[in-house]
Parts: sequence; structure tokens; C-alpha cells
Amino acid sequence: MTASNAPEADSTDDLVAARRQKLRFLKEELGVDPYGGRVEGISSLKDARDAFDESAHLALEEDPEGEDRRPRRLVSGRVMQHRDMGKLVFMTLRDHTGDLQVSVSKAACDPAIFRLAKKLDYGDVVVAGGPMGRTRKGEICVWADRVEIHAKSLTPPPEKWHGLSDPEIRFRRRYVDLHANPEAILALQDRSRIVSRMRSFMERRDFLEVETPMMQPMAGGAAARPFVTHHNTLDLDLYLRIAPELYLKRLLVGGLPRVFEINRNFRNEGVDRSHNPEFTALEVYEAFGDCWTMMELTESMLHELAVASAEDRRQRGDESVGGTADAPILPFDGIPVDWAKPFVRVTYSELFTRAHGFDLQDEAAVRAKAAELGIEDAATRDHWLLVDDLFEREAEDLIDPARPTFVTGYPSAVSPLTRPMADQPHLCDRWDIFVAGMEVGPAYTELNDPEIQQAKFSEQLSGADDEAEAFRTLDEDFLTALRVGMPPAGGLGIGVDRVVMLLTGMRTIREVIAFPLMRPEGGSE
RNA sequence: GCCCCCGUAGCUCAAUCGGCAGAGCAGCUGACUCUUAAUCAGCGGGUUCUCGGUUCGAGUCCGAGCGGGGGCACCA
Repeated sequence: MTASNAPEADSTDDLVAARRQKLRFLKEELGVDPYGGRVEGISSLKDARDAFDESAHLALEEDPEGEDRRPRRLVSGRVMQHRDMGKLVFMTLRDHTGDLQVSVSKAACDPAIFRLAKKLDYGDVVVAGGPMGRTRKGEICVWADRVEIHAKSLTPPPEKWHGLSDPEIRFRRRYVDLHANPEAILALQDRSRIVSRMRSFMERRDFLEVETPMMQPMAGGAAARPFVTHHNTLDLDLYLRIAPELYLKRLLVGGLPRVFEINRNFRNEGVDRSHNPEFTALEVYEAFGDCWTMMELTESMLHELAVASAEDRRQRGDESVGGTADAPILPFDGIPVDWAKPFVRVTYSELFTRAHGFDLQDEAAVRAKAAELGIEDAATRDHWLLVDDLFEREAEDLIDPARPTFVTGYPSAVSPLTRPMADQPHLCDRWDIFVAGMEVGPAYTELNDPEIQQAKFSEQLSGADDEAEAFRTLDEDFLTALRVGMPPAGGLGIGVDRVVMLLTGMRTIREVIAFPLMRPEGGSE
């Protein structure tokens, strides 16, 4: 790592220098603190706009000498536009609720205030107060007699018309993106609302929210590569969790019959449009339930969330929302996703047969097809693993992307924590829900027989390659817990980020995560 | 990890066949009491991602690296 933290000489310097010059002017000429302080009684820009009173405005128009009944508001925001007309300054402020114009007339305010208003830059954080009125062109605005700067922006902002579109800068400097692109802040507000409704739904169903370890001595509950970290004083390697499952089940053993957790999982895998290395999952366990009670719960919850999101979006004038109040259609990546109940249900084996023309139990046909598709070890690998390969390659594509779809009855071989079906043990009581081509989450009738569980763990370990073996170890304590006795249960995992994508129409997972992972800039070693 | 594409002013983008690196916005100076991407007059602004190569000459061609986008793989 060599030298230069020093800013390089480019035109940024000139732009910053101009702003520093104004900073000095504010301090020395106007005697104001350009970094402000506490302010009481600030209205959001939306509330201020809503407070505008047409009759009070008109009354004053007709009789300028009469009583001014216009409501006064104090607002704050970032300067997004600034038009200096000489003795009249117009600026547009932006906050988390939208934009509002502030108009400053030389005749109507203190000379020092007017000098400050003229000197403001795009990006400055200001507070302005005055009566709510209209301009001659009809624009609702604050006719400000109070203007203060509360944070001088030293950094030149993005271009006002085209804005900031370079995804590299958008996600690296999200704080700029969020005020430059109103959709960005909307996505995070929508996310918050969706998660809050999820939580409220689970609480209404009498589930208890819990928090289980994110740092685990063994990374269990899923087959994914974990991140490794280290505890110094204990001299202990720890894994960032890949799933909370094994701990939530311990709580079932302990006697909490309905638990859920909304929190981060970490998987050391590739990054793409629908995968961020840390992602938020809703995980649910219900004693004496099964994957079918989880199906009802999931359908009701997602439907409720979709209805609420559609309503939010309609209210803000989003014309892309279709369908009816109870059966909204929310477009995602060009697909009009229809959230009407009931969602589609289809069995794994039916989809398989439709895709390939033979039954998934027909081992010879499966091996032949796998060989034809060039799948490795088509002759020797486990039949059911090949089945799942074939399923993922062809059968998933047959699911209607415009309808939330439950695919039921997965092979037991790919679901080691799931109870096999009594009448056909090669399949198990598990489903996955797909929406718009994305896997949103699976649910299971959980395995609570410690003997079968132990056998399945061992089987899975023996099939692991060297790399997998390095972090997949048998969780003895979990088996001990099962031997204490876990009630039969239904379990569910939902990818929260993906649900938010679907309900907000955001095409990439990064849009719905405040700070998605980016490789560090100028990354030498 | 693999394949394809991209990286030019603060931002959004041009630059013909390899021939003096440009525009709009923003910035600076000035004018303007009703603007809405305000307008008008004038002025500045570049390591063309980095390093190396080919060439009389490289933003442009070649190689390597860094970063980004898309796809594949990985991902119960």
C-alpha cells in the first residue's frame, strides 16, 4: 500500500474549493454556523404541502391588506434546485417524503436571510419557515421569512436532470443515491413496512419472535458454504450462520411451541441479481403443525402483504399496479404477478413428468436423460440427486412465473431434515414456493425422530467432498436435543429480500438492501 | 472460479478508418421579483480506470491488472 491519501488534482477540487469559499462566507460575513443545530417543530415536506389552505391563500390574494390566515410551517430538506432571479430566490427542497418549493423574496425577509438564500448550493441541508402559499404560476411553496443552513455540502452533487445512474456509484455511495433517486428511498421505506407487516402477521398468529446465534461453532441447518471468523480470547473458530434452523428447533424442544425469527443469514456463495452474501430470512416453526399448515400460513401472509403493498402503491399513484384490492397484480421484471388466492399448487413429480415425459422413479430413463444433458457421473451418482438436477434444469421452467406456485413433494434425498412420506418414503413433506421464476422459500414437515435424523446426517456427511467436510460436522448437541423429544412441527423459511423485490417491483436484490456488498474500491491485496 | 460487455470532466454522454479530447448539466463572474431542467452574457474545468506493448502518432489496437454490468457455475 503506497502513499496518496491526498486528493488527486482534478476538477473536483475546483468545485469543492468553491463550496469551501462559501462556507467561509457564511461564517465570516454572515456569522452563521454552517453546521446548524437542534431545531424543534419541523414538518415533513409532505405534511407542509398538505397544510396548504387554498381559501386562506385566495383571501390574501383578494385583499393583501387583510389578515394573513395562511398556515405557517417549518420545513427541512436538501437543496435540489436553486434558481436565483435577482430579488427572488426559488429553491426545491427534498426530504424522505418528497419535494417542496421554498420561495424567498427580498422584500419579505431580513437582508441577512436573503443573502444566505442566494448563497445556497445544491446539496445543502437547510431549514426554512414561513406561510404556505402559491406562486403566480400556481406552485405550492413555503414563502420563507426564515432560512437557515444546517449542513453545508462540500461535495458536488449528481446532475439534476439525469441524476445518478451508474450502479457502481449508486451502491458505493448509497447516501447520495438515496437523495438523488427518490425510488431508492421508497424501496427502503417499502421494505420496512413489509417487514413490519410480516412481524405483525406472525404475532397475530401467536408466534413468539426470538433471536438465535448468528455466530455458531458449527454452521448447520442448510447446505451452504459459511463464512469463518474467530474469537480471540476463546481461541475459537466460529461460523456466521447459514440458517437459524437448528437453534429454533432447540427452542421447540425447550417448550416454545410457535417461534419465528427475522434476521440475517450469511452464505459464502456467488452474488447475482437475487443473491446477496448476507440476506434476511423469516424462519418459522410451529409445534404440531406440518408443511401444510405452513402452506396456509405462507399463502395468507404473502397475500396480505401483496394486498397492503398494492394499496400503498395505488395511493401514491403507481399506475403499474393492476388487479383488484383483494387480487392485486404487481408487475415484476415485466411479469404481471397475480397474487390472487389461492396460489397454484403442483406436485414435484407431476412437473417432472411434464418436463421429461417419464416418471421420476424410472431410474434407467433418469440416468439416460442425465447422460444426454451431460450431467457428471450420470451412471453412478445417486438416482435422486440426478432427479433433482433434471428437475432444476427443465421442470422449474414450466412453473407459471405470473402465479405464486407451491411445488410439493420433494425427494427425501435432497431434504435431510424433512420427514419422509409414510406411503412413499422416497418423497417427503416439503414444498417450495416460486414466484416470477425466483425461489422464495421452502417449508417442511420437520423430522423429529432422532435415529432417522442421525442416519440422514451421517449419510449426508459421507457424501460430502473434502471442501464440504471442512465445515460440515455432525451437530451432536442438536441430536441430543432431539432425543429429549421435539414435538412434530412444521417449519418455514422465506427470503425476505426477495419478497420485498416482488412486492416493490425492484429487479435486483441490491435495490432493497440499504448497503449491498460491493468489492472495496482500488482493491490491491 | 469461467465466458461476454463496459470504464472519457463532479454527473449524463459524444469523439468517423488510429490523426489537435467535445457537448449538456453543475461550477465561477455579472444581469434579472414569479421560476419549474429558469433565461441571457462571459470564464474556467481532463492521469480518457491503472501498468506495459505496437505505432511517426493510441480514448480508439494488443497484453496484464483493478472495478462494474450481464450470463454460467456454486447455492437442499
